Amino acid sequence: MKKAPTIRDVAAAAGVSVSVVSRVLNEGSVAVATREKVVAAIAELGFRPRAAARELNGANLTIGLVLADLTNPFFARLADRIVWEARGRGVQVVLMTTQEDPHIEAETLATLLDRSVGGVIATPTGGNIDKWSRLQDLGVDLVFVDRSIAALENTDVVSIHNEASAASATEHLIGLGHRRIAVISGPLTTSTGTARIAGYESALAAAGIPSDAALIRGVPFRGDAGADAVAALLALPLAERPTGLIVANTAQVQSSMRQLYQMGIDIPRELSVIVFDDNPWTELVSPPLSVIRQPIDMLARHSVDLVLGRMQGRLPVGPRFIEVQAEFVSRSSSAAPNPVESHV
Amino acid sequence: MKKAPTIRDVAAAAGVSVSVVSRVLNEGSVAVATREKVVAAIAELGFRPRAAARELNGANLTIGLVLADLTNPFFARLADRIVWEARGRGVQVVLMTTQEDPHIEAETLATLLDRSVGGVIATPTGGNIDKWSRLQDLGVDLVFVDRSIAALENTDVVSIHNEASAASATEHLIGLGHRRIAVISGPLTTSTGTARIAGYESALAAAGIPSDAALIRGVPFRGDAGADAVAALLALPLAERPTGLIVANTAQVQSSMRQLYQMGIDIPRELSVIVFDDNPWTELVSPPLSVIRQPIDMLARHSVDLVLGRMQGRLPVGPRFIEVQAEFVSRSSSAAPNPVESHV
DNA sequence: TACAAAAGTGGTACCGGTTCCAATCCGGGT
DNA sequence: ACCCGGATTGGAACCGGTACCACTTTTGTA
Repeated sequence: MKKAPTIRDVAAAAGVSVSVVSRVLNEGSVAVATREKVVAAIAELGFRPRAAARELNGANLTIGLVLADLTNPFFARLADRIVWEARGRGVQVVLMTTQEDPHIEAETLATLLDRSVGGVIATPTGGNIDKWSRLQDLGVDLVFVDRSIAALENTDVVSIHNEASAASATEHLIGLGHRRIAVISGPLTTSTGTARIAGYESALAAAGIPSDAALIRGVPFRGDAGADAVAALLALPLAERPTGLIVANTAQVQSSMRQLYQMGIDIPRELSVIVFDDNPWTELVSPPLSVIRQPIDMLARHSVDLVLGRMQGRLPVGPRFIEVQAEFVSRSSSAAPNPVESHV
Repeated sequence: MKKAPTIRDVAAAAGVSVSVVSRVLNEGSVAVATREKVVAAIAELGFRPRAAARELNGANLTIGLVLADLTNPFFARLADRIVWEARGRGVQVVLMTTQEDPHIEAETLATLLDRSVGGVIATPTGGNIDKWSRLQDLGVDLVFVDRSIAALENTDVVSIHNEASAASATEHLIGLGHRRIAVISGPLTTSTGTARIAGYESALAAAGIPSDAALIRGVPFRGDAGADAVAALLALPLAERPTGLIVANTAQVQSSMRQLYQMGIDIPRELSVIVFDDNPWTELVSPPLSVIRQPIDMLARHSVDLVLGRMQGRLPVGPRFIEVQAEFVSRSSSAAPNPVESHV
């Protein structure tokens, strides 16, 4: 277990001072001949500057990624792309998960501070407003992705155009002839929850369809809340029962679908279904699901660009809100409602 | 943007020297009364020691996690559990992905060194043998999870019992009456590829069934290799065509299944299918898939235990090979072969 | 040719912890 | 009352870089 060479070893080998080596490392002004000697010495010794020493001086090449849960394929793919984008820019990613628990989130934030990360990309649970803003006070650049917190109005946000996406899914069902359309989404305390339900309601309003509170289910992300919501919706009296369903959050798709299968619901004859986020398996189930496809690579790219841009101070002050377009992909799980069925 | 308190601030506030504060932080011997003063000062100032400063002294509370690809739900869930286990032990995780590319993997290893991580949990691509062992020479504790590299015989490995798992899937199909069973797995250069195919072959041998090279497909993890393999298998002359298929690697399941659906294969009537790794969606597709379920939480727990145990030097020398049991879950995608069909 | 400005280089004090070592304090044994 | 050893505590070097500042060497210009 030999030890790695330090900057002084390099300086000695190249016959210069440590200052010069440091300048070579950080593109300071160094004579060409000198630089070559140093570069040669670095190569020969296989020297690599230690991140810890650099960070001690404020420099920073690490960002924190705070996600709810890697079990959710949406977050998993987001993480994959973010790590990828960061790598391309020479930045490392420290990954943390909150499991949607504000308490764990708080702990996570504290840890991020010790690690003196320069920036953070996060999907906030919704709580810990004071902690998030303290993080910012301490000079850590923060970018919310997917979700946001309204009270933190000075924070950059990257997300899909939630309202429009939910609206277009709703319009699609209305266009097929559906009048009773249910929506399952995140809690109304989350930005995605409110925005998507707002989009849903505005589409209904535009079509002159009254909205019915019984058809709107803002449920928790974790656990079987999706399944329970589905069961409740289908337990409604026949006349009030929805003929269309939008599952507006990836986290609830799985348990909702499982419940539908267990109940033996015939899709789309009895119920048309549209779900948020296109996973590899949405086209493997039967029938293949109509989905709102989120451009995950765009979300990742913009998040990383933003947070690094802030860290390098090359972005104007004032928050940036980047909304990218999501795409509606029509497959076989949505069709015109069955008029006979709905009156039996 | 105020700055965080340092250990000297705490020392001043508590009226002691920095040494004492440091000792309080690291469970050194300090008088009870003094310790209380220091603890109070820490709490009051909200002091948290900076990780970078600690790491500069060799201490280390970070592990690197090198995975192939978070798009694969097996790895995503593994990452989720590993981050979780690490968090419970006060350790952070730096995440990196190789996308199965040895070149990227090499770059990743170099980065891990700069970051002076104390330990690494990895799913190696199979190459970079020299780089991995240099990492170990430099004192970084290394644990391979899921896969291993035979040449690195001194490295800890945590995985499922690959051979037995593949054998039990094969036996299940043999028990149903299948004689021509195909297997799609990773390249034979990977440990999982060879072990699983070995298990498959030993099960065949035990049943007195000759193994047929045409039915064994060791294909790359990424891309549509699974789909191509399926197409090739089903293009065989009828008498040589398999009636059973084991997709022995999570990475190939998706494209294999997609291909089967596209070709309109009737499962299990025309072909019985067993796939490795139980995802949430395996029971949502039709028919629900028979799977080998890997105990991901066990893999995560053991990996983290091992790497931290090494880092803290409280493990005997000599490599540890931990193999956990995987579970065969029978669902509707496997059934007795259709004798009529196979002779038409 | 002389002198000012610019470019390149070396010295060294940090950054915020850890750790070794010497100094101090304490009570018990004789 | 005096000496000795264990328990605490403080001082300062050190980890491996960065960055400010002073000094020397070029280069450019009058």
